[in-house]
Amino acid sequence: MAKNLVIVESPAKAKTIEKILGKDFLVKSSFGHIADLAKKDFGIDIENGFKPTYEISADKKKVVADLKKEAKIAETVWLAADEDREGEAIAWHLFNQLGLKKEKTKRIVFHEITKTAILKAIENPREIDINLVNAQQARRVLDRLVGFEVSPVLWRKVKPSLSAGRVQSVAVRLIVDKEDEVKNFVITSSYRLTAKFYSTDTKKELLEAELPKRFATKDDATSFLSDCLNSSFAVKDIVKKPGKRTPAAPFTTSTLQQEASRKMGYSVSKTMVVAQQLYESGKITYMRTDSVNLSGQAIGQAKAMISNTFGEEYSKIRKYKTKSKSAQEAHEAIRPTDLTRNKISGDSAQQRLYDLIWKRTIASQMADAIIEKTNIEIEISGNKEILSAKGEVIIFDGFLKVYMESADDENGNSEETKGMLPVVNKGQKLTLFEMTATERFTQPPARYTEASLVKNLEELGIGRPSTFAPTISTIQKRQYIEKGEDEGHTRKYQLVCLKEGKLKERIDKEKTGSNKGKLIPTDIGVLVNKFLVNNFVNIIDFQFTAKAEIEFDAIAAGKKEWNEMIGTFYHPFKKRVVNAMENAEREKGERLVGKDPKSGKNLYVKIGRYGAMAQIGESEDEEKPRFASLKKGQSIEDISFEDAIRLFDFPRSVGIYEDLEMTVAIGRFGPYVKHNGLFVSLDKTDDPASIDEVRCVELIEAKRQKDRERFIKTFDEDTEIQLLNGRWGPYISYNKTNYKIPKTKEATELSYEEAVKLIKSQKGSGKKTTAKKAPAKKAVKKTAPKSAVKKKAVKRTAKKK
DNA sequence: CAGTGAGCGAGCTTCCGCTTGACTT
Repeated sequence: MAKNLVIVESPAKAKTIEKILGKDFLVKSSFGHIADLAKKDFGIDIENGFKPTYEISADKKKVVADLKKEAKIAETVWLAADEDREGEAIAWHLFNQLGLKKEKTKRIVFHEITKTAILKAIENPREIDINLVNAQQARRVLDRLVGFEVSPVLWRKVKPSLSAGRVQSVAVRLIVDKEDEVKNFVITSSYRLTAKFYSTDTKKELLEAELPKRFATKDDATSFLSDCLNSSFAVKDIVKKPGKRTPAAPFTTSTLQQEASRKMGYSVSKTMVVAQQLYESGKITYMRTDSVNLSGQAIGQAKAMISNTFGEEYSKIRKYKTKSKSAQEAHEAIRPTDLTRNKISGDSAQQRLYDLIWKRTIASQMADAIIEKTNIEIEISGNKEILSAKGEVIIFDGFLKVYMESADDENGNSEETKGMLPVVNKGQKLTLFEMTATERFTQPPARYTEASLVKNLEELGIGRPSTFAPTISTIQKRQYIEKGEDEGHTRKYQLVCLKEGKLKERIDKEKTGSNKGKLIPTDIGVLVNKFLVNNFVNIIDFQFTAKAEIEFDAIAAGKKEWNEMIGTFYHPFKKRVVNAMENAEREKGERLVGKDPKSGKNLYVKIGRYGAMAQIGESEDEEKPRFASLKKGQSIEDISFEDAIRLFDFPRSVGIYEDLEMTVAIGRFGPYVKHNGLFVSLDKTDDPASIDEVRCVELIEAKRQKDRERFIKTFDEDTEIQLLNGRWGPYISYNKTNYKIPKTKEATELSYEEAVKLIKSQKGSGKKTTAKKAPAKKAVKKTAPKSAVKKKAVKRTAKKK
């Protein structure tokens, strides 16, 4: 029996550490936090110094019970949660919830999983740092208060089920602000002048130069070109300047997400899923980190590896410091666990991400690249303007041998790769090949991608490595933002070219305005943001978190009481909440777009209970207004009258199939065709306004086929038990609850007895179907047709069973 | 889930961070 119980946060970490510590130590994991604020009444006693009520999280009951059992029989319990605010709180909760004794409990910390680091930690135990725990309690309580006080205001004033929070609301604000900048940006154009010269008499090599200044109009550019018709050109000067490039720091969560997005196009969640796989198979260190630090062991291994492979002159030991003020640095940077492995087994995503991490880590310990920048100035006879040709030569490649960081392409211009220039001499005459003035447009600011949003949040100190990916999915799930799908359009631009003593004009085309994959606010996002800015500026302020962090630090240092800090924040904040609840205007975003030609009534667009909608007539009128949902991609801000009025064309009858009518309409989940009680979603490419009978039949048949495939078999003994094919493979459905089938079993060969056994063994543990219950139906509508009432009532009782 | 959207207003929604499985469009 092990004398020592060590508790860490991550199970993968537990496995590694157990190997290091040997048989006297049992190493277990808490799987992160085990306790959290109770859900009811905020879990905070506001009247009594904000005293929190904690409860063991539902999914951690088992973990805690198990740990409790092991702790009882151990001589010493070592609490080895991470060394940061959250880790200290985890240790504290473990101490409390496991009922540990002070005499037999020790708190230890290490920042890297190496034998020396862990043994050193064991030799230097300490007690739980209650000040640090209090800083965490302040953080937790603040977030609960903000989230649970402000969200209900939104339910009342904008739309039910919405949410606000210290992190998510700022993320949305960044995206809304950016969209405003894009919308307000005025695109102008100017003319950029480039010239190509023959550098030798053999006319083999071309020297490319550019005029530093731009021309405002085509006339200006043309007049410059015609001035050059009879000019001669000569090299005025050649200036060489030495330069260098330095490798980027090893990966943190946020920089890994950015690079994987830029180099491989991964979403932040994809990057995290793949990184987790690499971590669990022991190939990389922990992937949720804000540290750029490498262990001494890793640095030593990198040095040996680089010297052996590339030569000693390529190695340079570097220690990086974090630039982020909010960093807590409980772990190492993300790096391969074994730097000598430059290739791994695994699927292609794993291999590519590993390769990226390996290269970045190795490069971070390599020498600078030495470059030489050259600028050739070219004079024009009879003209005071000077052309300039810029080039770059790598004298020593250094870290560039393995890795080059990508840059965010802020303005959509691809970075020009400056290469080597042909050899020319000072005073040499040059022959003009061609000179071109090209119309260039100014670019609006780039919209955020997932990764560049993460970068921005991190710079503001908002959010943590473990929450960047979840935050992005939260604001998408709340439908505050969505990913753009617009491919853009082509735009014409003009060129004036001087060649062989003649001026010629032509027009070319380029693509612009794509927002594909970029983060765009929705109508609701814009509205909620407007409401929050109007009523809770202090919470939405970009500095709110940074200021709170300063106070958390003071609490951690024992210079401030956490409940005092919360009190100072809460009382004025609560006044704003009450004020907003009582006085704030309901935010509907209503806009009058025109008049319905048929009834002569007003046509509005606004946000309703279920999202963006159009409405004909007034709510106050005796006769009920007509309603229609907006389609995906349409916005109350800029939908045209024509598009809005067309929404009332639905439901539309498309024809008869099997003696029954088919109708096309737009519902909660987009356009669909309905036939004999069967609903089939239209394809993205189908236009609900023009879709025909043939296509609808095709869709219905495809849906029927899919439903048939879903069905594997039933048993004669009990037809209620069904074997079905789902998204995650075959499963058992019985009485509206689902049960899984072990992966080792072939579903088609499952017997009735086995199925019953599976159902019994999973009973109780099986959660009710997670499919979110339909939004609570309101009391039956009085005006609704009777048949509909009946249908709903029947459905409901059936569900209750 | 699917032609909702006001209303008398029950009873529901909601936060951030730390971790993995469980999830059944």
